[in-house]
This record gives sequence, structure tokens and C-alpha cells, in this order.
Amino acid sequence: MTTAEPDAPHSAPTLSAVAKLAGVSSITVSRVVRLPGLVAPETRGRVEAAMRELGYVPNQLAGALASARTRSVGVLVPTIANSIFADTVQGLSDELEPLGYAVILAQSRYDAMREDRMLAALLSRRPEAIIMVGSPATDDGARLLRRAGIPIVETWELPASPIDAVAGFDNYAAGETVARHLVAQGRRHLAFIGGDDPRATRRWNGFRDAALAAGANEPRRLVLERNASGSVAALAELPGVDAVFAANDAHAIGFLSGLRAAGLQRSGPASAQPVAVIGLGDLEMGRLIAPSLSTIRVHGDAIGRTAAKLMLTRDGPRHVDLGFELVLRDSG
Amino acid sequence: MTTAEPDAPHSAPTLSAVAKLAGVSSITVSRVVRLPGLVAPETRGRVEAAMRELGYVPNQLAGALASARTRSVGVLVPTIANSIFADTVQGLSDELEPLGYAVILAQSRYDAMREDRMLAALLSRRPEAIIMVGSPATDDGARLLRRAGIPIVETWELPASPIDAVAGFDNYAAGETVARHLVAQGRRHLAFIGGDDPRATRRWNGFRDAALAAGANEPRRLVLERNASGSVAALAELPGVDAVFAANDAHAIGFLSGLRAAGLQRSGPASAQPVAVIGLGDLEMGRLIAPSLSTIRVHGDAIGRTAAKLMLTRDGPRHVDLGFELVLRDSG
DNA sequence: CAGGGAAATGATAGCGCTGTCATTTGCGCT
DNA sequence: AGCGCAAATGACAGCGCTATCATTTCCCTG
Repeated sequence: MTTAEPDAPHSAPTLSAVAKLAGVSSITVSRVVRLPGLVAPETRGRVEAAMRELGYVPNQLAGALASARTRSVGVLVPTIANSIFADTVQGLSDELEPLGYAVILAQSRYDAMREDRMLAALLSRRPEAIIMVGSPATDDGARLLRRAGIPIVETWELPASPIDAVAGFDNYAAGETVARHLVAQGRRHLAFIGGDDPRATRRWNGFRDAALAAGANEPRRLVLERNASGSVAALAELPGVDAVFAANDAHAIGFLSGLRAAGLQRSGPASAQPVAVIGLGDLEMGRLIAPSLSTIRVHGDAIGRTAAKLMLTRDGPRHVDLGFELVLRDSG
Repeated sequence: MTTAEPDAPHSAPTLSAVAKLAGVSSITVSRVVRLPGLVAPETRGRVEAAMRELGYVPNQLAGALASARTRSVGVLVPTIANSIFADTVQGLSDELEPLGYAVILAQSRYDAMREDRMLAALLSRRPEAIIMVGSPATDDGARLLRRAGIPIVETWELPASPIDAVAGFDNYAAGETVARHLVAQGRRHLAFIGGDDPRATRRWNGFRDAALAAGANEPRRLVLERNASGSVAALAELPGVDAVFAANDAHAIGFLSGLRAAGLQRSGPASAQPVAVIGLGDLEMGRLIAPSLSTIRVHGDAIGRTAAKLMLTRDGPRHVDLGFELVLRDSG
């Protein structure tokens, strides 16, 4: 333990600075960092002492350039705030961080041009894989990914012709499941509320097709802003509707709040509700409110972990369906 | 437009490959990418065509090594899933991405050892700044940051002796504000529920001190798991309590749910509630539930944006208090 | 019309590491 | 005694860029 120096000199110590201090060659220091087993214990001790003394922090940038292994992953999500995608990011980073991977996070904000820019920006950092929510919105984006020559994992969907690997669930089937359930409960005037991104649209398609097939009226679709508050007022646009499928739980909870304000809410089971509401995502909140929210539970965390596993190996299935479940509570 | 090649050959095209194809030196290609104004339009056109033809994606790793500018920021949060910190990450990345910065995200999971590991891992990527929630938990962590010689922004707190810059609010004062309000409403039996991380503890300290000073009984403190469901059952541990301050809105909503289950909830204003509940964070959900949640509103997004600005310049104030507001609704 | 300077381009030397191939030493075995 | 081999260490080139300092060309100006 030396006396605390008056903060850092100006440039960070390098491998060879450590090497000089320890009286070895720099490659030996490199080995102490990466392959300690190859260095004699006595030498290793000296080198470690030198590293501590200088406060050496390896420069992974240089290492990555020399070895062509960056140990980083590019992660692209529409948005991270307030969103269920955060679970996926958490899941994959929990899986990857212990392995020494860095997560480079980018947000597309549901904007195709921005998505392409972010994709190029990510790729320019030479990640060892890209994990993204959905599929690239443009052909340019897809081409960029295909040419990158690294594992690409598309998530939250099951694209018919994926670029490489997939970890998701069937959004169309989720919509169907909800519609069938609602019709089976005697609801006939259905509506779908939420965004118009590809996944929401797929849910809508399944919802409408199944509703029609089951004999309900033509369902309505209301495209809303991306926040729950927008859905509070959605009711006014949907006269006569007796069941609503929201593209996600936040919208569902907002809609529920609008229903309460309109006096269209009873305490008691789903069958007592003038308007049934079903969400998607299974937020913890949904379980805690009254009436508790019925929802399609998806496995955001498992999607992230699975995506991580898919990027780590090229063997095994490249197309994992994590499924979903209809969780029935009081709202529908 | 050439005919689509059968996907990439195996290694990515380099600057000099583009240069050869365009018949210029590689430095000229580099300039076309970074300083297009310095290259004659005719030359630039040829180079751009060559880049397009080869699908050139610059290697920022190599660029960073050569220029000592990585255009990346390390961001360390306790957790990203389901958390208010996501707003902060969103805010700072919205500010930084247009400037070409990459966000390298790491999670400490409220674990000091993991925090130190993540800090070292981030630093080894040579970010141009580190933005973190809170202050380093250990001296080792603090030393690492101090020695790194880059801007460090601590957020969500106002540490007395920060490493460098700060963008946060006064957690102690938030606790005080809540306690004073509650006591002014005639509540005397207060409790605090939530985690025991440094920020929650600071809130608790302010809460307790102000409660005592205002003449309430000694408040109770209940440390809970980090999810809202844990707080549903908290009520059982708190007999006789007539007001609760939850360390965050999720806990508050969970507790509200426990109250409802116990029949301890009235419709109507705060004064009618047997137990007043106040949260912190101002989640959108809090506004949508019944009773609507009173809360301390903090500006997670602004914290992120401010942190971004603080890392971009060394001029101006390095210590920004973004404040908070007590938002009174129906729960307390 | 000589001289000066701006505009456009290039040659060279690293950035801080790692891959690859030596080289040296010590030791067991026939 | 001599050989072979594993263990430990090192020399050297180069990853794909950019900083820095030329060099060349051309045009404007007094």
C-alpha cells in the first residue's frame, strides 16, 4: 500500500508501463490478465503488485482491435423507459455480464430511420452480436445486419424468414386467444387499442380474424399515443363496445381508469363488468389494482436470456418460441 | 446498384479496401467519413460510391484507439427492469445518441462487489464519462473513478463530497416533506416501507427526523424486497399505523392493494382514508388507480438529460439540484 | 507575372494491445 | 550422458484507424 498519490497523472498506465515496473515483457503482463495459469506464480505476483501500484485498467479497445473479439453486444429496443422491454434487457444483460460482455444499448423510438442509424452505429462498434426487438423495419437495415456476419437475434416476434435467430412468441396467436376468450364469454362488440407498431398490428390481426371467425361483430381498432394516459379517454371513441384488448398492460390500466371515471366498473368477477378489458405483458401493477387485470402474460425476461444463449452458440435451434399465457383475473 | 452479392465475404471491408476501389489514399476515405468538407465533391462522390459498393461500416474501435476518443459513455444503474431509472437512461441516451455517443449499460443489482466489477469493466472500455445512480458504494470504486480522469456524474442524490458532477435531488428533504405533510394532516403513527439502499435510507432519515420534530410518534421502518408484491403484506407488520411513506411508487401501489384487501380503503379524499399512503417517483400508473396515489414527483428524465450535459462540458455548475414536488391526490 | 496562400491529397508513424512463432530452462527417462 | 518435451517467457508484426506533417496544384493579388 503506497501513500495515496495526488490523483492520476494524465494518461492511463499501459501494459508496457506495468511490464517495465515488474521487470517483465509486456506480453507477460497481458497473460497475467487473460491467462494467469500460464505465468509462474512468482512472476504473476510481481506483475499483480505492479498493476495495483499503477492502478492499471486494461484497455479493452486495444485488446479488441488486436484480437478481433470485442466482448460486446448491441441491443436495440424501441424504448427502454417505462416499458416491458426493460425486462428483456435485464435478462440478457444478467446472462451476458458475467461472461464479460458489455451491453451497448440503443433506442429506435419506433422510428425506422432512427433504427437504421442506430443499427449502423452499433455495428461500427463491432459487437459480437445484435439483439433487437422485432425485425429491421427497412430493407437497408436488414441488409446491414445480414452482411455483418455476426449472430442476429430478433425478439418479441416470430418472423417467418428471420435473419438468423429468434426468441419470441406468436403475437397473432395472442390476439386470437384473447378474441376467442372474449367471444366465449358472450362479448360481441370488441375493440383493440394500442400502438400501430408491427407487433401490435400482428396482435390486432389475430384478434380481428378470430373475432370474426367466432361470430362477433367486426372489431374496432383505435390507435393511441404511446402512453397509458391516452387510453383513459379512449372510451369516448368506442360507444357500444363491451370488450377491449389493449396492446399492452399500460394501455389496459389507462382504459380501466377511464371506465371507472365513467362509472362503468363493478366490483366482482369479470362477468359482472360492463366492459371486459384484457392487457398484455402481465405487469406487476396489473395484479395489484382493482379490478385486477386479465392479461396475456409474456416472458420478457426469458426472451432476453434466450436471446443471450442464442448469440452465444450457433448450434441448436435458432428459433425459440417462448409462448404466452392468458391469465384471467377480474377485468375480463 | 450492383447485383446483390451472395452475402458478405468473411471479413468486413476496411478503409483501405474502399480507398483502393476508389483510387485514393485511405486517409482520404477517412476524411470523407469524418470531415467531408475537406474533400473535393468529385473525389467524395467516388469514395462514397466505393463505400456503398463494399457496404463499408467504419470500425470505430480502431478509430477510437487512434484518436483517443471513444464517443461512448458508461452508465451504471442498480437495475433497469421495472424501474424509474429507465427514465434517466432514456433521458441521457436521447441527449447523447444524436451526438454519436454509445451508451454502455451496466447494472449493479444493489450489490457493492458487483458495482465495483461493473465499474472496472466499464472503465476498461475507455468511456469518455461515467454516469451512475448514486455514489460508489466502496472506496475502491471511488478511487477507480477518481483516477480515471474523465467526467463522473453521480445522480439521484446530492452527495456532500461528490467525485465530480452531480444531478439529483435531496432525498432527505423529500422524506422531511412527506413527514411534515402527514403530521399536518393529523397523522401520528407513521411508517416507512421500502428498500435499504442509500437513497431510501436518506429518505427514511429525513422522514423520521421531521416526524419526530413535528410531534409524531417514533416512526416505524419496514425493509422490504425489491418488488411491489412484497408490500402487499406489509400491513400486517404495521398495526396501528395511520400513514405510510413508501420509498417508491411501486411499493406504495402494492401497499394500497394490501389496504384494499383488508377493507381499509374508502372512496373519497385523503382525509377519509384510514391509512394515508404517499409514494415517490410519480409513475403514470399512480395517477390511474383508485384512490389515485399521492407522491413525491422526481424528474428522472431531467436527471438523465442534465447528467448528459454535465459530462459534455466542464464549465458551469457541477452540482445540479433538480428538486422534487409533493403531488397530493387521493391516497394521502 | 512572381509570390503567397488556400485547397486537396498523401506518406508515415503510431494508438495499446494480442497472435504467432521463437527461445530458454529444467527435468524425466532410457 | 543425451534426448525430448513441457513450462515459462519473449520478439515481432499488425489489428484499422487518425494525427501530424508534407506535398502538389492552382488561383488571386499587387
